[in-house]
Amino acid sequence: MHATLQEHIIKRLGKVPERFEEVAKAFEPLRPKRGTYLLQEGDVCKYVYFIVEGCLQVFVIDKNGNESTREFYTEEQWVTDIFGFKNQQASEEYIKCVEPCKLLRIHYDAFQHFSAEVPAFAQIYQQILELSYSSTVYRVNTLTSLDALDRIKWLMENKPTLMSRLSNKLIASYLGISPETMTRLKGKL
Amino acid sequence: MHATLQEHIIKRLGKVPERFEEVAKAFEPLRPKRGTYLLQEGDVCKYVYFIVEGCLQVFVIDKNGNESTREFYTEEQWVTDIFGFKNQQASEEYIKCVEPCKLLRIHYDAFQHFSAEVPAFAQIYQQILELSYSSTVYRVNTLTSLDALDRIKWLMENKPTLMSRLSNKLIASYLGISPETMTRLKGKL
DNA sequence: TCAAATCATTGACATTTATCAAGAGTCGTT
DNA sequence: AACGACTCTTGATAAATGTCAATGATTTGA
Repeated sequence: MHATLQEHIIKRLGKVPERFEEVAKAFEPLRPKRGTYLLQEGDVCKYVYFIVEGCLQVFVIDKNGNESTREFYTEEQWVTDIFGFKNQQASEEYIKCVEPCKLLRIHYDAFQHFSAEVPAFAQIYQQILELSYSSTVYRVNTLTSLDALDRIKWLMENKPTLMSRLSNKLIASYLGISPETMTRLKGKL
Repeated sequence: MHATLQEHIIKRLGKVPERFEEVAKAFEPLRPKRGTYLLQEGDVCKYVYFIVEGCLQVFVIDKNGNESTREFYTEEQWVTDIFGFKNQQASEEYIKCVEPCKLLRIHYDAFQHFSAEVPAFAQIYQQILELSYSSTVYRVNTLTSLDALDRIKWLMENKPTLMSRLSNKLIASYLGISPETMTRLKGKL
């Protein structure tokens, strides 16, 4: 699994990073099965996860008990609850495997250590931050400026693999609509 | 105006930063009046803005011509279209002064230069990134998991100054509801 | 300070979306 | 391969929110 990580890093950095072996050792492999929670509301998020294979759902639960998905993450993406992780505070989010996964995780302590000590690591972290922030900004804009049907179209055009990979119900929770509305609107396409 | 910037940086960094004078020179003061656009859809965003005084609205315009506000920024906050700025690509957002403002702006070239050359600058940038990302994540979760009334309550509890400082119409565009609904729901509190 | 423009509020009505329920279908696990 | 659990779809209905229009209030910039 570490080979995938190395390839990913080379892609990002354009070179084999300094001290890669050392950093790689801090990444612990993990093969959670479908349905496993990596984080629950109230937990302190102690890890950043790198997805070698599989799909993670990050969501909150509203007052009616419904899941609202903030984001789905798949192969070669980085996942954490950034606020809870950075401040080592109780999280408001859940992170759950919606497929059997192959993951690598790095602990908060190691993360802090390498951020400070290995410039290439800090550099990649910053790239990930910028990308994650950009895509979350984009997400806010689609949520507020598009109606339900246009959000579905948007997802089909921009993340077609998610659309086919995940259940109707999960997609609906990502788009902020009920599964029934999702079914009905898909009929209008 | 540079004094405000220095104070802000000292607060963030916990010390007077190295090479502050040099960096400060790259920040150009600006006093746009209410209604001024700092960025329009299709423009390439060439600056990061620091707000000394005033309030900026970042928004998109939907297919019906309505504004959807992604965020409001006020004193001592940093504003840009992160994606367009980082990639120097056409933006999809507008940035507009909703009050007369006192701003400092730094150009893309200087920003890149100091990011690479002045560690303290890079460090502050990363802090801003983390904070901005965290708050945008939070925003996604409130938008998808709360209904209109709870979003109003949330804003009143968490950003009361925005609530009193901005018009009903602007607040409504931030909460993703129509001004009429906003008026009606406020009556239910 | 005043005139023009914008904004807030309210009512009537339309539209969108949610909810609940039930049956058929699908999927995962053993 | 079969069981059980979950999911999808559809219909009927309810609830939430949007739209349009009119009036009065407020704000702003000259």
